[in-house]
Amino acid sequence: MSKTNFDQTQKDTRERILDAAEQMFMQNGYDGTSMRLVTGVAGVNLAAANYHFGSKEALMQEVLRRRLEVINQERLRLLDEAEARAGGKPLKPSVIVECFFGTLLRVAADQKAGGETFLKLLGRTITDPSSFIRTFMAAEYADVLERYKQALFLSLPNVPKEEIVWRFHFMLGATSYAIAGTDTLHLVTDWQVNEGAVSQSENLLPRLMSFLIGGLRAPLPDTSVAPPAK
Amino acid sequence: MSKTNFDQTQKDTRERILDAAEQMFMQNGYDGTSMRLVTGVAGVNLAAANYHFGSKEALMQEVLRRRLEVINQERLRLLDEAEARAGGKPLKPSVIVECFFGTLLRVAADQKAGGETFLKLLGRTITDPSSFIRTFMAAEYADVLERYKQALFLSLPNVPKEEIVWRFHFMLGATSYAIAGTDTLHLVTDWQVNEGAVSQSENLLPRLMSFLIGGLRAPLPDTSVAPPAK
DNA sequence: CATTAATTCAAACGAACGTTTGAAATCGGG
DNA sequence: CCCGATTTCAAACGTTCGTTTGAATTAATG
Repeated sequence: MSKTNFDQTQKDTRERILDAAEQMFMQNGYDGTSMRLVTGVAGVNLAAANYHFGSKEALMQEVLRRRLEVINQERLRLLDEAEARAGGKPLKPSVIVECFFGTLLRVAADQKAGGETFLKLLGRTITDPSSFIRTFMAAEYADVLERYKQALFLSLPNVPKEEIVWRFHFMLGATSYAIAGTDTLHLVTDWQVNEGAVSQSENLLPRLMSFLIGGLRAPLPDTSVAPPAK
Repeated sequence: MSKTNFDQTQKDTRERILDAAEQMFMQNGYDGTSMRLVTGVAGVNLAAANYHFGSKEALMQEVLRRRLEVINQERLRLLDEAEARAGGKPLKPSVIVECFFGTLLRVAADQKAGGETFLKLLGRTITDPSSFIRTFMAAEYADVLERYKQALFLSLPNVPKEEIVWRFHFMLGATSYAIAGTDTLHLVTDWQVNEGAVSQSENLLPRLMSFLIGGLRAPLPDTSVAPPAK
């Protein structure tokens, strides 16, 4: 059909499998996705997946790793930049939150063809019960989380560290759920189902950021006074 | 062995299956849990599950339904009470948030033997990709969500309704993730793994509530000015 | 106690799963 | 062009899955 043959449409097998796996894992979850489905969508032979990745678990890890690597390196770079710009003074909490969560939404949306897909996958993966996923995610996030935790400690010297960690936890939850975008409870009644995902993200970032910073800077609960045990 | 026979330890088959299913679905997810595992843990015959519930999907729905029924009825009751007490005046946002999310944590923690388990299951279920779960949850939550949405609209007359819905969404996410309690990223470094869950919840509620209300009442983002489409 | 209904049980069904195999096809450098 | 390495392929492996079956057992009823 095509007169010229320089349409570089054909990606190599490895990449086709990763893209298909990313999409299927997002749609059906890890356990709900079979290797046959992935290779079928990718248009490659079933055995190719095990040949290139070794196992289904290793495939899942590579799906997550190739994107998280980019995102977390950017997170560290932006935080370094911000700290250098501040010249020793502690950063504003909003800057830290923007570096961490803003990077996620921006980088993932930028990466062509699959950014939105990966965001949803990540949002659903972060509560996955599989132990190998939990272990992998913990290792993949360890460095960047430690860096941001310390930055928040310096940024909020009057807030107990324990409280900061809890609120980081809450921020992660709000973000994960928002980017998962399942809207299981049909709360957002006028959502576009299959399109408009990009414009969704465009509006999502400032909304989410306001919410997160509002929560992070909220008055401390009474419990901080009560003893934790006995 | 036992002289008297009035130890009512032996629950009926149906309930044993539900309890085991709740625990296994929480630990391994829906797809990661087999009927053989559930009936094995319950100590009943494999076929008993299909006899009493018909299918694995129906079993999952009943696991969710029996707890959500209690929680959502209590949510409606408390909101009615609060509105009656206010006598026509709009409720404070913090009261509404407390009725919705506080009820979840309190009722679930009260229900003997399984409250904590169900909380985790619910937190992980709310992002589950299975369509039958999504459909079921949406139906189960429809009434109570609509009631609370309207209450929030009245409570925050100066905040655009669209923004309120988004923030409700964020609050759901923060809560779901917190109660799922996976801590996949090992953020809370000093968490007790297998015990202390109750004391966790005790401290969780006031912390979470402060965060949610802080986020809900945060300054509006700039985006509220920009037009949503073209 | 007899009869009917409800429940439990061991066994089996076909389908789908992740992975492996060994031969065929394709590719890259000399 | 040839040959060793890489990649693709159809086929099959053994296992586990959700569900069904029909007989055996227990419970309920008159």
